[in-house]
Amino acid sequence: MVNTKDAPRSVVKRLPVYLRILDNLIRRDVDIISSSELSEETGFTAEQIRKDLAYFGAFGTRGKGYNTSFLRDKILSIIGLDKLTNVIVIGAGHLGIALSRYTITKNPYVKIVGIFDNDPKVVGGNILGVPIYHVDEMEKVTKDNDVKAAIIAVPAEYAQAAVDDAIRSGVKVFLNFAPTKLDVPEHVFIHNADLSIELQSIIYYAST
Amino acid sequence: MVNTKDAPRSVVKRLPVYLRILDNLIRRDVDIISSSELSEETGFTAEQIRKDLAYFGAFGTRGKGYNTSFLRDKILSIIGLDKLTNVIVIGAGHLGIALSRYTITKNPYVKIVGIFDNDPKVVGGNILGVPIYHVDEMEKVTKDNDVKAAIIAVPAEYAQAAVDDAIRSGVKVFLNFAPTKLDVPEHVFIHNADLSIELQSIIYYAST
DNA sequence: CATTGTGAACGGATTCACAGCC
DNA sequence: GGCTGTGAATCCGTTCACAATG
Repeated sequence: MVNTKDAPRSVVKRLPVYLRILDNLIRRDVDIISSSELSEETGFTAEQIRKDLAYFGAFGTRGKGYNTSFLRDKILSIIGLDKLTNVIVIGAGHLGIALSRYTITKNPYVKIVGIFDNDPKVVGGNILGVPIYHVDEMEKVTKDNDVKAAIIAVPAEYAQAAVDDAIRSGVKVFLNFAPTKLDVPEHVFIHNADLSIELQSIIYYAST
Repeated sequence: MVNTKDAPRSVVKRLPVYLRILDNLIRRDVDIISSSELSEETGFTAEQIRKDLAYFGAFGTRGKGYNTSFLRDKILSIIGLDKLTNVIVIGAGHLGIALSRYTITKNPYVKIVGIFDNDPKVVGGNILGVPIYHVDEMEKVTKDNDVKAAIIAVPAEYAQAAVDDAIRSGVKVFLNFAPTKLDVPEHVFIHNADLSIELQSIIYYAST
């Protein structure tokens, strides 16, 4: 059974880690991997890995381990990355552009179909071939490409408006880099990736 | 009592959120705030906020609430941001530069004292006045400035070497943007902020 | 017989409910 | 009276230990 949707957030956050390891193994022509070897590679315990996978089904072979390609495909399908996933980036400042470049060049499985800004100086340009549109065009681009996910990289004061626009255009999930709390309806999912907060929170562990 | 060091990670991650809200309130000349008002602003429950603060002491006044400036100062001191915190960025590619600019302009309480790379084309330059050094100079710069925290923004294949160098230079905590697992000694703290993984993990919530 | 899959035990974090105090 | 501070209860995720099985 795939896509149970009630898996704990903590489990879902580990799935892409497994995915990356499996991609590396497949590239190195490794066919079979055990949970204890995966534990080595990921730093998670072997039991945890087996439990994580068990939320979605029984993908291994007792006595042997997991077939790397088979498990990779299962995880892709669980996450929803088996079909092409179109994403937009809102904000074409330094951070938005760097995040776009990074995602375009480094992230398999997702495709950025547009970057949005309201500054006429950048609208009309492109980043590695991906057009920068005016925010007014968001609804059209988003609907034409069936976009369900957005990266928010605008200043805090514009972030709520950006999210509201995107939700109106059908976007369901957000990766938010703006340093502010965003109010969204129940059915919308937001993951905050606030760089200042993450940096400050590690400072706590720097003394002694 | 300040700086108990055994507070749960989950609590520590919320402290900078409180800090930001308090800074905003102080800027708007709000002197007193209750846990339920803080709950409004943060999205965390009032009980949780009170419990979080209680790990470190009793900072409020029963019947009234918390004095914003007093609480801000306490939290700064708990995190260790009361004294100036010097940070380095390793990697001067697009992402490293964007993260540097962002931190320099948007992050109060921390100061970037150097950006490191091994590409002679960028070494010698600067970002908003912060010099880009060759990685060979890391130990000197880090020790001269008592740097305890680093942001890793190099490609995956260089990340382990970068971290090893930094640890040798006395760095204790890392914010890692490289898409790879890093092995570090027990006493070193790493927080992974892998953009591909965070993006992929939210896609899970995009269907239906 | 090695390794998966899983119920049970455990532990840590959140929520509840109220006592304590300004 | 109202809000903080906190023990108790609960919830949830991780670890343990072992039964199931290719």
